[in-house]
Amino acid sequence: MKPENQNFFERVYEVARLIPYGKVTSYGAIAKYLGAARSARMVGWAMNGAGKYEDIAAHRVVNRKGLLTGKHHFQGTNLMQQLLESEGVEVIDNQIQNLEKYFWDPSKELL
DNA sequence: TGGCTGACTTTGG
DNA sequence: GCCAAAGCCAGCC
Repeated sequence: MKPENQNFFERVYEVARLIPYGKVTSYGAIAKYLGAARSARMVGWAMNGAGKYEDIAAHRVVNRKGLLTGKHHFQGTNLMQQLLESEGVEVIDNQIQNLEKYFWDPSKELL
């Protein structure tokens, strides 16, 4: 179910909450799921305000390369990486290893 | 109201 | 296969 009534940001947060434990996804995937594939950057922008919400796992969202581009926005320097590693995701040098293995596409999983 | 910015993506060289 | 540039949309100044 897609909460169309909510704003773009709200939708992004909703999807971010739906990301399973130990899984990651890309901004583009979320944007695509929201019907705004061209607004991938906006997804990241939306996540900028997601840090206020504990329910939202912004650290599970990375770019399509699997690179933790948003880690710089986290409190700690390597907080994002540690969080992912805590969930069983192998992260080396700010980049997720075996991205295909951990990748989670909302447009396919949630369908 | 208009213009700049950005945690991206895609395409071209 | 890797580097550089353009595009796109929504929020903010």
